[in-house]
Amino acid sequence: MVKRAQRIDGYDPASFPPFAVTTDLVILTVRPPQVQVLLVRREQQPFAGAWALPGGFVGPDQSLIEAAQFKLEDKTGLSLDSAHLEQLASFGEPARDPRMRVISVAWLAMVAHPDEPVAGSDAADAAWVDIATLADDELAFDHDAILGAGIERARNRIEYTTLAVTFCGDEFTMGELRAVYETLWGHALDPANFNRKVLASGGFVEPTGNVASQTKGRPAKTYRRGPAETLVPALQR
Amino acid sequence: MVKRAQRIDGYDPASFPPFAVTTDLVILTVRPPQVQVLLVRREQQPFAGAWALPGGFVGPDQSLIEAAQFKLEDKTGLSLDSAHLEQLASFGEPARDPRMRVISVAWLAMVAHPDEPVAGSDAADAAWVDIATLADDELAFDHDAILGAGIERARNRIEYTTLAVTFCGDEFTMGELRAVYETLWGHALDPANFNRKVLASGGFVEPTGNVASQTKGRPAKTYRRGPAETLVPALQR
DNA sequence: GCTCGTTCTTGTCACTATGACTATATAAGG
DNA sequence: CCTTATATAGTCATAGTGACAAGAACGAGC
Repeated sequence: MVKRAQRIDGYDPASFPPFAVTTDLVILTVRPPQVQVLLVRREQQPFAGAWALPGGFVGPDQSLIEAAQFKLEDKTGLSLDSAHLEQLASFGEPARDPRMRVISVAWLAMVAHPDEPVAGSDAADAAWVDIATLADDELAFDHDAILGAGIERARNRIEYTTLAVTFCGDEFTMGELRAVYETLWGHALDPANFNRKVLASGGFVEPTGNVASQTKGRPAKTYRRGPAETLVPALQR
Repeated sequence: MVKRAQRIDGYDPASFPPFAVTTDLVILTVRPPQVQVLLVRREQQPFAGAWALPGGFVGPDQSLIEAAQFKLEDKTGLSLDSAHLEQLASFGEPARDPRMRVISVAWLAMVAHPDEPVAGSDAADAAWVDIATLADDELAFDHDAILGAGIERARNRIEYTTLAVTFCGDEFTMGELRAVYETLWGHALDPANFNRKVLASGGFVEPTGNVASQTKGRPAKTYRRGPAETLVPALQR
């Protein structure tokens, strides 16, 4: 007992078990009718050739969010101004990495779909992948579970928050915003009711006064994101 | 870049920064009109004599939840059958522990209020503390932030889930369940409307057929927890 | 130029959930 | 017996909801 208490206070650097700490990012975007995640191809063993979430070691003087933010900018070129980044959960099963004990702090990023496939420097090995096409065991390590947690978090978040707008561009139509919900939730929503609820929730969106140019149908008014962060009342799936 | 890619794959144990990984537990209980958290007195520097969240190092072959579960049983004597335990977030500011780099995976536990102050072996230094009496900077390290996150999570959880019953005993009255909500949310709820909504949400509670013996007023029917885990529709704060 | 199909947008309507409130039941205590 | 406290049932106006209808404004094709 006394021995354990000393270990908890841990003045002796050799007395605590050695861990590696990494961040793994679930970077999601919505390109209707697909939800896409940014993945990288592993070049080395284990899981060489398999898809994996982008990630890396946390630096000795780096906070957790700095490590995640760095990786996000590295892969997407996006800063926190235009993307949403939140901590998801930590994964640390002893056998999750066969080489050593690794704790991964996973993060969820929501970004608007870029025109170029992948921005950034070491982009050759990275790609946006439809989550629907991913097989159950196609990802390296326990990244299946991390991705699943990220998708579920995103689906829940857009119920109670205005974060769905981060999947849209600066200016968007109601149809585009609705498509984000329909794509993430996997089913259609009534356009009229969706319109009413979004506009009734103050500060969700603001009208720009413009109309969108599109291919079919009546031109839609465009909106930009409003100041509100929470949705009262919440939208229902 | 190439150098960093090698570090990410990390075959060399000396190539990644040394981290210590701990778990800290926010163990909450509700004893109306107080929300209480289980805290321990620190005996050693830094923060000697200050309150801290119970926690400890994650063992080399221990999963994160095993470490949290061990600590919960150690401090409360409760297993996962009668308590709720969920991962909260990870905290890893480089300066959060002045001695070394420590990543703490924080967990939230919800337990029914025990009769004895603190169960378990090394209970002499532990106590249930009213969160209202805690000053802003009274806790060691960044445990203020962790506790705040735990309380906020608990307040949110009972909106959408049936977890409020884990703060009650096996058999409880509507008034006791309502007191949990009122204590955590900090304001009164209409008894009649609360009754209606809880009973309308299928599987939240089940009638026992008994009535409670109490001091004042009409005797209340007692209930036990039902099979449902989510609340549709959600209760509103 | 006209019709058709598509999408956006406004409006209607029945139904449900809600908060506020009233009323009654059943206990304890003076 | 009367007051106080709590539990429980019921009422009612209002707000939010889903389902649906209808009109507006475009492009495509004949």
